[in-house]
Amino acid sequence: MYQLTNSLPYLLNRVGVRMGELFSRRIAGYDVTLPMYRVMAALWEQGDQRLGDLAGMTSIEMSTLSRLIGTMKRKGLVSRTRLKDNARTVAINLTAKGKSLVEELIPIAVHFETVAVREFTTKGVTDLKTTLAEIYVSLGTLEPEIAEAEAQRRASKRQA
Amino acid sequence: MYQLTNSLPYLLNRVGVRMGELFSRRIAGYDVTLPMYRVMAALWEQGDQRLGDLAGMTSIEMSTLSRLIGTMKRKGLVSRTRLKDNARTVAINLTAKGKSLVEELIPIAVHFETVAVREFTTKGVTDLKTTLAEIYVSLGTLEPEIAEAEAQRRASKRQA
DNA sequence: TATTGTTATACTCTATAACTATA
DNA sequence: TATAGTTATAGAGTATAACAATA
Repeated sequence: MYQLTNSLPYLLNRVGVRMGELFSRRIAGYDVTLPMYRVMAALWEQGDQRLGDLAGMTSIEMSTLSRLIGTMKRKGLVSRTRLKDNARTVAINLTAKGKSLVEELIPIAVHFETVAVREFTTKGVTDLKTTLAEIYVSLGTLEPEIAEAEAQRRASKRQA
Repeated sequence: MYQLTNSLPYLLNRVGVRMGELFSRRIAGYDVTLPMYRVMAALWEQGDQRLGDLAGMTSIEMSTLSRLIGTMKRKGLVSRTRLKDNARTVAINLTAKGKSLVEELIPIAVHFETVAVREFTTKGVTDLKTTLAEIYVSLGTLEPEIAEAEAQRRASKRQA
């Protein structure tokens, strides 16, 4: 008997949404959205990318990404340059500011992953669905530190 | 050394996005979006839900869901009734039309899951990240049938 | 007063297509 | 002609807050 809540797409989506939600809230104080983080982390791993490649790597649709890169350029996080030898493509890179920002954020991402994975690393992955359900639960332990980060953000906002 | 492309959130998101994209295209001919499918499948599993519960079950934010339910009610897929004994809550149910539609779609969802899982069921899940990468690849085998479904949809659209 | 749900606003995302520039 | 990217548009998503009705 089919059950949505025991199907793989459902469990994947649920963990993905929850994780994205929590991580977004955690980094909001840095004035960065999750898609922006993905772009910066992708460029940190592999710089000098064309728009199409970056879209594939980040799972962000190309026209969305084109505008996002525009926003990020205005924020001074990335550069976008037309190539001389092939002027219909474009090279996207992290700026120094973007690089130092993403290097602040990566430890947070690593911490998230550690917490998410903690519950099952010791006992091994025996069943994908069970594991996803466990990850979902263990993400809850991140709530307190996220709440604190949000409180700090609000405090600094009031000051501004 | 941190690599975005080897991080759990990245792999989860990539598989989730890809799967959602493919499934959306597959069911587009039924005039149903993925969030609508999620709502119907959730109600099929557990009927007579309140809005808040349904939001939790589907990972859809409540105000979004409130409007989505409005759309689905107009399409005749669900009913929404204020309770007499607690008139600030609402009970959402599948209509006969919604039920028969979701029962057409569930086999498609099951097929998706079968294909996604095929690669690793025989050898067992030993590593979550590897498994997610494998699922991503095996989803590609769904492309031909989806393309065919899309072609059919376009053909029937031209007729209309 | 707290809870449940609806509505409004601003902003972002997707899908799609039109368009520009280049190969 | 095909490709890479940008821009425009429509529809739908999120976050947030204001709001109404009810407990």
